[in-house]
Amino acid sequence: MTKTQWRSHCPINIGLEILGDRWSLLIVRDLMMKGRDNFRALLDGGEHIASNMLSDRLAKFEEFGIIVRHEDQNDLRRKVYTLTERGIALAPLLYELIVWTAEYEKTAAPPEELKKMKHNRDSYLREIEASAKAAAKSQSSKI
Amino acid sequence: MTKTQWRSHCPINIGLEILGDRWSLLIVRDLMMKGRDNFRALLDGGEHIASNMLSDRLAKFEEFGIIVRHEDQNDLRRKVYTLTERGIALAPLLYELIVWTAEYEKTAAPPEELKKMKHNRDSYLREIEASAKAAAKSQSSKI
DNA sequence: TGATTCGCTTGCAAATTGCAAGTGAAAAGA
DNA sequence: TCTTTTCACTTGCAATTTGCAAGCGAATCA
Repeated sequence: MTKTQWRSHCPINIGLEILGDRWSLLIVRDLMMKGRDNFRALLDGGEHIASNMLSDRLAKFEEFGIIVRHEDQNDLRRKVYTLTERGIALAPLLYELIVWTAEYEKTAAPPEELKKMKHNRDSYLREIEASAKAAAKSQSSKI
Repeated sequence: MTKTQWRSHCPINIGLEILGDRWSLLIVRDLMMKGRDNFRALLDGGEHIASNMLSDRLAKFEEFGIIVRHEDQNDLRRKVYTLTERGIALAPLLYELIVWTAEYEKTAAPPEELKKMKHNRDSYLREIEASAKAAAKSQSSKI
């Protein structure tokens, strides 16, 4: 996978070449909003992603600078994944996907939550971005 | 394809089951922002989508109420596709995808345009939504 | 020291995609 | 009127991608 050979240079096309599949944004969701930060946790994330798919997407995300893989000094088997600034910047996209889907399909999102989200977009995004940033920082400070 | 058997009921997952592939949002882009409203125009849209893929996605979009297929009374061969309200409601999602991608990759989007988009999100979206609504209305009034 | 858990990888079948060609019906051109 | 072109697709098939199950070495736990 070479980062430089796009089908076309339209930003929507490039965005889709990076994220346009069934799994990528679900992984970002788990990293950003569910506190899942390692391979096992992401595997058990509820939508039954296969381990080779997860492995492949995490590698791509690293290539594209969307996540960073940290070594855990307490457990050398374990790797911890955190979102970079670029990964965190996907929050508005996820937000719009949630709102659009919940508007037109029955989903598991609690109506109360949705109402809050819709009426406080900015503060909702700020909160999510702050917590994601905190998670990233806590890892990188561990050397 | 049955609309009711989702892998999970998370809104992000459902959204991805509807839109999560390489082509769907490109078709929406062409319908919404490029004035392409028929099969041929969408085929020649620049990213070389195969006709069977286009056909398949248009059918799914109709199922999900994202587009409507109109008969052209002046040319009975021709069908005209327009976005429904649900389709038009994808504008914010496309907006965030454009902004995110252009922020982190070199794209063909003119920097001036991007600056405007970023600083006038609301008016940019209103404009796009208004023109998409006008296109839909002009078709449905033709009976 | 033996079992378990970690993050993967491998092999293979099944599903999806991409490509090229073809279809019938309608319209346009001679 | 007859031929050619254009329309929105469909079909058949090869290539790629995905999903599933099992397996791997290294690290940790009991």
